[in-house]
Amino acid sequence: MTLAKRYNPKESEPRWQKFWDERGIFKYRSDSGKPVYSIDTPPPTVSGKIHMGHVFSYVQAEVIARYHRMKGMEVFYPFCFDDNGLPSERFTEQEKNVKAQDMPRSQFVELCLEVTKGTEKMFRNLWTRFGFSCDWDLLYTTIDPWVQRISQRSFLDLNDKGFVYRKKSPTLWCPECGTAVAQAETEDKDFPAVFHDIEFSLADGSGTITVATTRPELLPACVAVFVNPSDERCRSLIGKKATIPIFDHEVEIFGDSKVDMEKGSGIVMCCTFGDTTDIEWWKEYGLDLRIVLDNKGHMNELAGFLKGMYWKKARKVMVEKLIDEGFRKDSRDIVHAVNVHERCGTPLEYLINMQWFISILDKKNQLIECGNQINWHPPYFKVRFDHWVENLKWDWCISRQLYYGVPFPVWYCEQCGEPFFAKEKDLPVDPLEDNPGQPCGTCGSTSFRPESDVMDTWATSSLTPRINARWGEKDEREDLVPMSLRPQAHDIIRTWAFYTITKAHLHFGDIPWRNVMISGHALNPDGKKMSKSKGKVAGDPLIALEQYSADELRYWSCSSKLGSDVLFSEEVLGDGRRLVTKLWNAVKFTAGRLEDFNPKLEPELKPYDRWILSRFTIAAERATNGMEEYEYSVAMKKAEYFFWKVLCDNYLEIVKKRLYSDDDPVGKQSAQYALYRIIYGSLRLFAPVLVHVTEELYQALFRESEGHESLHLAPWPNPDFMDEEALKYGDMSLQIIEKTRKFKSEQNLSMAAPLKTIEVTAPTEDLEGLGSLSDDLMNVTRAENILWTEGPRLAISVSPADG
RNA sequence: GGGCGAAUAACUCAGCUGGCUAGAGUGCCUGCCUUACAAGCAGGAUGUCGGGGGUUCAAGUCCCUCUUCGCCCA
Repeated sequence: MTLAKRYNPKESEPRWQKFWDERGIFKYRSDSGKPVYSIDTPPPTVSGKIHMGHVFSYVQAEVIARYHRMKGMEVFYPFCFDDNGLPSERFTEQEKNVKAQDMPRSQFVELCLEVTKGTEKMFRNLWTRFGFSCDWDLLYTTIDPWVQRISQRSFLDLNDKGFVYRKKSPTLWCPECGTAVAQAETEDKDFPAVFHDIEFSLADGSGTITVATTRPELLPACVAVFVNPSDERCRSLIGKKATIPIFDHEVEIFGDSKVDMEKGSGIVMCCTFGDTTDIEWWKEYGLDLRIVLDNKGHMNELAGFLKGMYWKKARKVMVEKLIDEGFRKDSRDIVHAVNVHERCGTPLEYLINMQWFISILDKKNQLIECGNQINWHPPYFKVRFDHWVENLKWDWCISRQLYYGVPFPVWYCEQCGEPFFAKEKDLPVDPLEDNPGQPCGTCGSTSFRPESDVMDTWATSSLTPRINARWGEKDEREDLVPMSLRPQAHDIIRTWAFYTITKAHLHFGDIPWRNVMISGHALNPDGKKMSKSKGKVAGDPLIALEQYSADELRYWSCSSKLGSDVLFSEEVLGDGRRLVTKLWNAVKFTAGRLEDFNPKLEPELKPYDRWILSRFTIAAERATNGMEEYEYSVAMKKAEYFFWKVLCDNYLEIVKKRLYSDDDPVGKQSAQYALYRIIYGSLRLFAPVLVHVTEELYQALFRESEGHESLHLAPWPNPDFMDEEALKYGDMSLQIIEKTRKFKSEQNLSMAAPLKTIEVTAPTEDLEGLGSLSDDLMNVTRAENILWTEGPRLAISVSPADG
């Protein structure tokens, strides 16, 4: 068997991808009888572009999947798409240059489907080119009717359990997108702002107070004034009333410890609603409700002369008016953090609307306990989850005023207003298209108004373990849950991990997965996070695939510790290429030397062959430990060190002479045996990462004798060969080889240059062990003879050849 | 402001539960066309392990504190 001088990944990689696909190598077989290892791949949204950061994260999980497959588990590894919700809507609007509001919902949904299907095809093609071993027959998309059915089933189940409620309640609201959003969809962004000092008069005529605010346009929404009761300056104000300038309504002054005494005058106004504290006060003190903004961020009639203005303009007009009338005493420029919608960057408002909520605030302890039952890799990321849960301030608002999404299975009776929930057997329903088919259970009316909102996309995404398990469907696969693994990046702990844990707890009182592995981010060469929305993205996977092979990029993806970020840069990417080339060359050499070898025979083994087999056992153990801890980079490092330093740089050089010559058939056979075992073993250690080149080499060299259809179906190496003595003297003898190499290097000699004599001094008890290596040592050093003498410790001296 | 992580050779990083002169790859220097590999091989130089305290026979490794950077959250 001869291999090409050079490996050509461009030709080889697509060939094996096709082979795996056609043979169904990675198909999940529920009837195999093997223990199941199930992976809950978080389905990506199909909006916009994919970058090397995604590849980075997905490859890490992929490697873990392959490891478990080789360990003999039946791997359930789906790759799916989250194609409903806001991101897809925005993406479709961009791609088609349309606005959702300008057409009927059904027509827009059609467009969304068309756009997302095209993108999904592109994604699938990309993952294939990276050699992903997922089973595409397991694919679902979150807009699939049966997935919608599960989402609606979830809603009905939570309703039955009493965990959902519908309420006119303050909600985080994006005026740009015109929808409610959840806490997890927000982020803080610094904005320049102006702190205005505004004068309120006391209603009893005893004077004035100064209130500092960044939002003067909310003055008409002011329903109370607060001071800190421990603030000497303000304590006497508590219980009095203040008059709002311009609008002239009176509000009460309360004392509350939440007021920051250090900030401004220590007197703040409470509006409905300027921030979350306002909401807390509004609830706690039973304050009036004065909403002055509409759903698009415009002022309403309660705002008087500001009516109809967008809040930005209203603020400007209001400030001018306050200055004109002498109410604004002072102002300061500041920078402060504003809660914005992460999708569009628009500052969020707090508006009152009728929304569906899932109660979670009363279940914080249980949710943290669920987190405790899951193994987090690396463990320190669990803290992020804990803190997120501890700091939750809102129940989960699941209503979205959008078009493309999973509808609520709900109508409202026109007569009595009661909600009417769809029957389980009718799911999925679209209340805009379908009828309840029954009269109202409360009043008997047959006239219904459909719920036009759709569910938060996370309401669906949080069900992925149960979608995989086809919850409630005819072909339910309960053996998959809790799933073995959730792989994901650290930025979605507060969203995806959190919501999924929440749903599993609420529905089943269970955890969704036993293990979570958290990957880091790929960074641009300047050290900044790769992001499609912010800044530049260096890594376009398609361009990367032109420059590097999939195996090289996979190697890069596995080069850092789990959870830590890594630079996407030229210098790091070269490492994978070197290893692939090394692997190819070493196996090519081996292939040429194994032609007359019969793997079925087990010859008497020479000391160095026993040494390398023992060394391999240690390397395989270390690689296995790495994989078991989800530390693929450790596993790779151990395999690479063994292969390059121990095997190629030393062992191959030591046994070359034996392999080339037929003078010593037993010695040759012994080396062949060791080489065969070790090359086959090494290929398997590299297989999860360097998926293509290892398959190519396996098929060329081992397919016939080992019989596995693919290397990726071969067992993970678990060697037990161990010869402590061979290990000891083999390692010790490396010093002799090093010494001769150094001698030749210093003399500017070729490594092939002959030597006269090597004198080795060693303790008596080691002389025999070392001496048994004499023949091979003379081969590798090209020494004519080795003189063994007794001495206190190992010492080596080298004499040059004559002439 | 709180939390988490990082700070080790010119660069990118490894160093687990503390233990022999601190490692790898790249880059640099010197050689070598060695019957797998010059995309290679052999040899070499390079480090106050961020600063400061402390615990210990012994600290890159544990504790405290400070500084800088990244991420998450307020």
